[in-house]
Amino acid sequence: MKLSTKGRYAVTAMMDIALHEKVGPVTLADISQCQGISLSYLEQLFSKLRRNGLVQGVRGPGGGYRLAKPASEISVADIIDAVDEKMDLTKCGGKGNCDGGSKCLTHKLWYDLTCDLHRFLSGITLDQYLNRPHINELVKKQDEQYGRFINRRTAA
Amino acid sequence: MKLSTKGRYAVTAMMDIALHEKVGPVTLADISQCQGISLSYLEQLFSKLRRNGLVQGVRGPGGGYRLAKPASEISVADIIDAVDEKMDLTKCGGKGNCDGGSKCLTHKLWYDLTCDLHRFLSGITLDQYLNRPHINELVKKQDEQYGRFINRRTAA
DNA sequence: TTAAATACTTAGTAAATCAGTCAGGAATAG
DNA sequence: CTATTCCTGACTGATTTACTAAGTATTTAA
Ligand code: FES
Ligand code: FES
Repeated sequence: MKLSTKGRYAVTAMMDIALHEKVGPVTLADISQCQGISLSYLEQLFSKLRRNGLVQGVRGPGGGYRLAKPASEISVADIIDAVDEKMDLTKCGGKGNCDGGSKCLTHKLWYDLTCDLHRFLSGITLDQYLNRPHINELVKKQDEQYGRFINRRTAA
Repeated sequence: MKLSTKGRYAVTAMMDIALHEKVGPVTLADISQCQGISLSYLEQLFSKLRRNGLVQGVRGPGGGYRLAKPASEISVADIIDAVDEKMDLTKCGGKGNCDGGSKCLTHKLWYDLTCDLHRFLSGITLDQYLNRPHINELVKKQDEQYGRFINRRTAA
């Protein structure tokens, strides 16, 4: 578990997709422009997100990315784990066997805390943020500002 | 809010101090040896922890660091905030005024999530980890292994 | 009073990571 | 066919990490 601006970019982008799920696939170019993230950087991130089974790419005109699972089944922890390398646990290298087979003190202290945190972030799924009162108003505003989905019907 | 190995080091070191609170000040040399963190790196981290009022340094022989507040009043969020620079929120630079005075969509999505996370980590205080069943056994084991506090009485 | 132990400070550094560019290839709709 | 999109890989400057080195300041104990 690790949390950096990289994770922030990924979570933001995933939320953008989730918010437009009903309109159809969302292009990285749109996300790049609206959320202010470099296109090439997004491509790197989505390469990881796709390999981890969180999104599904659709090529060709009218394509883009869509969620590979319902928003209710994608947690923030999933996204961060997919994008950020897990930080290593020094001494034992994640094996947890410094102390003759069992976890040593250092390991256990951090391990316990990380588990708590991971459990917390696993409980936060994308859909929890989609239907908040103020959000949908902002989405509409932003879409208009950037002229997104102007000739797009509600997708199949 | 940001979470990296740097934060891990700080939290681990703080827990080491908290675990020996009754024995007296803990030296960075001891922490360095037992938790496997470079001494000079610890000095940098504790410089920040001290400036943020989380620990109190005691100079001279028999000195070390002790908590500046009760363990129940020091949260993991406090430690991480003290040590890790807060990550910036790109476009607006934390001001939250992209959108004509109010927070834009990008900002709001991340802001809401960060608040949830921060609230969670603020609720986790050091003392919650001190009295877990397995921990005290491990502390004793480690102290013996490194010969810590062999001629030290319970401090005033 | 001296010596040792500790906190504290600053400067420097190799390696890693971040965030991005660039250049192209592959699939698909019209 | 052509434009649009995903997709991949190589490369890069800037920053951060984690650490080393070298000192100074303060306190205790002999
Ligand atoms: S650091 Fe993992 S068991 Fe010791
Ligand atoms: S990024 Fe902060 S308000 Fe837009």
